[in-house]
Amino acid sequence: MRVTLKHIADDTGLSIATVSRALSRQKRNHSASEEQIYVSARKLGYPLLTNSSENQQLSIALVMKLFEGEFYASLMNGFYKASASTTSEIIFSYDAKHLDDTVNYIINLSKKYSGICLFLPSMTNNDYLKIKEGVGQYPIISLLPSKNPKIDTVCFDSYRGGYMLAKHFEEQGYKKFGFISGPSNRADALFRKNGFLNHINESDDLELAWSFEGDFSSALGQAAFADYKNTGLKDIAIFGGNDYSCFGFMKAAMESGYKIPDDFIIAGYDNLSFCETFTPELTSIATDFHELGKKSIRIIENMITDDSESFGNISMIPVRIKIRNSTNSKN
Amino acid sequence: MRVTLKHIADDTGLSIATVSRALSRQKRNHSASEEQIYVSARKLGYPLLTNSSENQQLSIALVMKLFEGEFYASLMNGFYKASASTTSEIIFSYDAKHLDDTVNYIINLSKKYSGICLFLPSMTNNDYLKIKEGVGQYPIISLLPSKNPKIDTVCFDSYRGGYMLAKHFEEQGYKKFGFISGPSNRADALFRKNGFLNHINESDDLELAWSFEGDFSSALGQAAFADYKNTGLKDIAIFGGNDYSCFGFMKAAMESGYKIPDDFIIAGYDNLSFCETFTPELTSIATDFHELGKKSIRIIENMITDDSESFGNISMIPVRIKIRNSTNSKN
DNA sequence: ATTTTTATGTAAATATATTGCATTAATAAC
DNA sequence: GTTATTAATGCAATATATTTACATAAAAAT
Repeated sequence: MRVTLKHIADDTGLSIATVSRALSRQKRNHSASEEQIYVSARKLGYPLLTNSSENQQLSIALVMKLFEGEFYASLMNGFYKASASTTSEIIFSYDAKHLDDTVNYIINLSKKYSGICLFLPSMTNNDYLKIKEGVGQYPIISLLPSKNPKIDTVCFDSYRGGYMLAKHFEEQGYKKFGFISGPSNRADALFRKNGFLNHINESDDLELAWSFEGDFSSALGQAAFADYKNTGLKDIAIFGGNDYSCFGFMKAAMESGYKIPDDFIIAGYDNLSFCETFTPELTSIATDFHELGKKSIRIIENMITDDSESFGNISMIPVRIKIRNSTNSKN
Repeated sequence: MRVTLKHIADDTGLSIATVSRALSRQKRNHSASEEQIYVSARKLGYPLLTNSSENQQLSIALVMKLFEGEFYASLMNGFYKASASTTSEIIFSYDAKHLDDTVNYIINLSKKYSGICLFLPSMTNNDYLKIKEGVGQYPIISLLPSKNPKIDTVCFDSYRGGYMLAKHFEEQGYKKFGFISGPSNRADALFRKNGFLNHINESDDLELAWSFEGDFSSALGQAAFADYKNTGLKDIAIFGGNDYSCFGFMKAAMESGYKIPDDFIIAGYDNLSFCETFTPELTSIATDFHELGKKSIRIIENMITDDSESFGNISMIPVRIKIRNSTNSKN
């Protein structure tokens, strides 16, 4: 079962002694046989890196499905930058072929890496429980909020982000609010919404005048505008759920002759670089991915050293509001 | 030197036999000792995944420095999608701590992975030669064009992209051209420029009327506009080098009351999603990262099976022009 | 209180890796 | 063209690593 020098010897037609010598040679000489031996060793998965001196470094895997969009680059970049200031190495890994059996895939990854950070919106609580059971006492965290997290979680304080926006809208003198929701299966979208709506409900003179079911895409942002236009509402403060929705909404609005922030004010979430490129510049909630990366790595490293059981702890990274022209009407 | 069960036994205070049994047990039982043994095994780098059955899959590393921006997400997403249709697994890896000794870092990675794709603009030809020497006959390619590549290269046909834009500008009836250059150390930026300029030089009635030294950032795009405005030129077709430069340029232009595409036409490169969100929508050169990923993986896989020496081959992925309103003035 | 199960260590058995020696092929020296 | 030198390889002996049979003790079940 285990891969041995004999496998490589059989594969290459050389003797075990020759294989042994080739692989243990201090500096490689790139002879034909040696190349062949290395090719075979890699193919069969012979452990080439088992010298204790070379392997001291901890390796932490960031496991995520990859989509297009600046958001994913920012997330990975945050971890990348954070890895520079620790001894751990970050590896970004997700095999597109194990979509159907993510739980076992992750359990297997735990054999390769010292710790795992998960960014997988589609995972259920049940999945997390199975993973916990499979990996045992192993450093693993989720980067997404959950209503009742089964594993340790490090995430942004989405609730507070929504809340901050509602408060900002109120301070700008608005009483009527609008909202475009995100995908219903994402807990972070839900928390943003809750934060926003809770502040509105706290006060009697604030009101949710309009809402639309979006999916965080620019296209449904445009669709949201069509819906909004039909209502004839003006003097309203809109939280677009994320930046993309806002861009779509604003584009459609301006094409219909609306003036922003005169006819309505609007704010997004994520603070993409495009918020500053768009006209008007978009107010948004900024998330510090470098901070998320640093915190996550620190927690994983602590889990490795402490090896104490922990389960369901949540660390919230604060967000900040970045106010720009799109919400700057009355002053 | 090599990590053995004895190291783990010493580390955990258990006997070698106990360690052996714990690690070879078919299904884990998560007892305290077993957890401790696994923690120690991972810490010391004991090879846990050497069962020939589990390791059949090839693993290909995509090595790149990570920056923020949609471009990087698109590149990784292309490889991610491509990995779904092969048996190989893609791992995204770059340790921010080895910035000073990238060559040896990459040579070391060759022990872990079956093949490597490099996206490292800062590498010199000399670096590539050292890597070649260090890894021997090993499947490794670069994803960036080079004037005289020392290793096999899979990249977009940047030259043709620049050329296509110049031709499109000419077809729109323009005679005067403008150009914002990218970072001088990036060969792909150079090729875009060459393609653009060569078409201008081929014809006597076309002329490069203005150019500006940028760095692919939105900020220098804005600076480029200030420079352009001073010249007083109108009726000009501008290639912004990439999309970000164009966004900065267009924003500054519109704030100065310029109308696009009436006062000038402009096109970018990369076809970021914001090209469609911006008003006017930006004409751009679209690069198919999925295609790049598929081609790269296929070439790496062939290199593994063939194990024939190859060196300096170039595969070009065609690009296509995506025409939008920013270059749509006269018709 | 007794039996059964489970975890563990010791030591023997087995499996794997390394190395001394002999042989052969390739290269260099004459 | 012949001989000396060097490098690569296989065989077999040795060293090292892993597994397992057996014994013991602790924990759990009866």
